[in-house]
Amino acid sequence: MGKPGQVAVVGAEGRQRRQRLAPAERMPLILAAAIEEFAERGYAGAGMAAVASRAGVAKGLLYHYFPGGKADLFMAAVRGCVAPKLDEAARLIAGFQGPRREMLRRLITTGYARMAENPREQVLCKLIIAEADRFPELADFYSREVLARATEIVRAALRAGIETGEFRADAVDQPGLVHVVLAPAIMGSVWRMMLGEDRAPDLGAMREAHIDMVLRALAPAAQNMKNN
Amino acid sequence: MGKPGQVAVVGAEGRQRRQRLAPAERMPLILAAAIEEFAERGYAGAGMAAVASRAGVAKGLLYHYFPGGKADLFMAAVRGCVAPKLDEAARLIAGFQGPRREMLRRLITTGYARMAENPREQVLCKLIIAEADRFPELADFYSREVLARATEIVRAALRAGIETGEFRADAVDQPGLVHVVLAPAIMGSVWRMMLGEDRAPDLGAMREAHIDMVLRALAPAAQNMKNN
DNA sequence: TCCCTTACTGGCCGTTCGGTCAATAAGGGA
DNA sequence: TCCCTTATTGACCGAACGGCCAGTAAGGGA
Repeated sequence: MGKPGQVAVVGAEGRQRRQRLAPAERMPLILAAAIEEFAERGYAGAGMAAVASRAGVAKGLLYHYFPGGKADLFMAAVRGCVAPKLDEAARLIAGFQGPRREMLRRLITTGYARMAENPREQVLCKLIIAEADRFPELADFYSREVLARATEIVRAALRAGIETGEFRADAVDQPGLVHVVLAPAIMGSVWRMMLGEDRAPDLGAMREAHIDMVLRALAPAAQNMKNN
Repeated sequence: MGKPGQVAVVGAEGRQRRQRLAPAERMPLILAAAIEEFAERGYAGAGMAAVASRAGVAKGLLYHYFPGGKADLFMAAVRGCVAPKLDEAARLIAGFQGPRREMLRRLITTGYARMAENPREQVLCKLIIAEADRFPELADFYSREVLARATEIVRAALRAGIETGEFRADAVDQPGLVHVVLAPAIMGSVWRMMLGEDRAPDLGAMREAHIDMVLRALAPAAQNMKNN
């Protein structure tokens, strides 16, 4: 068969010979390239050849690192993107000193901040939404590692406020509350990804209204509002 | 060139000769087929041949009706799916008699109801999210015809309640409020599309918590809550 | 210094898919 | 009845893409 491989040295001078790296060094390069490519073109639109090219690597190598092919690579890229942000939020809750109202405010504020600051990675969140139903494994991952964790963090914040008496006690009886509290922040991020910074709803305004609404709704009922 | 076309009559008997329909009749058939295909496979995954097959039509005909090709067809399919629901909501607001609290409750309730009842069409909403940034025209459409309209409906509901004194007057000064009120319902739908009915957050519970939270947050401040 | 493991290469294959086009027939108007 | 407009067909094209694999070199251990 036609002798493959090895043109390698291009251009003016032996610019670089074949680069051999330890997997621990090569892997992040490939992952970063994959994040870029997937973020820009979506799952189906992304090309393995393009990922390889961004990583400065031959296409075949991708199948060396990700035997599962494209799907495998996609999952890995998504995984590494979401976890750190949830870790930060969990740390914030765990170590907080001070009024619980302030804690909740800070939690929501950093949530909005994280989504405003790194568009590239946030696009991956949008990608999860887009592709979840075609990747059972990805839906599992999201359900278990993202939504459940985020929910639990919010729930912990609410419970903490209830214990100090800052939030109304019967909030625990509303199983849907945590998701309702969570949703605007995520949706704000999604709108931003869809429409761009200019046409999307203003994240700052949403954040303020969001905090205000949540705190009002959680305030202990000094006078009973006719609840029905 | 090899004489194309015309095998047509298949199987046992002249099952059907070439069907010629008025565009006004053919168009909805194609649109319905496209909605199905796009909903099931996503934009990139959908095939023009598959759409044609679902519509009982040859692939070439699609390009007769949608000269812009796949993108054109996609936009048209999405268009016809979203408008009716917003119309219903607008009608609800316009014609409502009774307390504004009840009106808002009904608005939110029908919102959740619509999203629970027709999974197929709702998937298209998820598709808008997924594809908006690769279709400027689609993002325009969403921004103008969906988000803006929905926002306006919620805003009208809030204003109505403020006028009667049922809602606190200073809610109008919170530009982000409408989006925050809107977001949980949309997000609930998205979660449902992503994760399936079983793993997604319970829509009924979200609806109740959502209504309760919004009404609490909109209640006129009998006693001032320290707002900061 | 040698040698063996393995990171790495890139051409090739089969397939899929969007889009085109020349040919064809349906059916309404003259 | 004829004819002309146009709805309809399906074979065909070329490009893109995912995946494979036979072959190549880097570099650490013996």
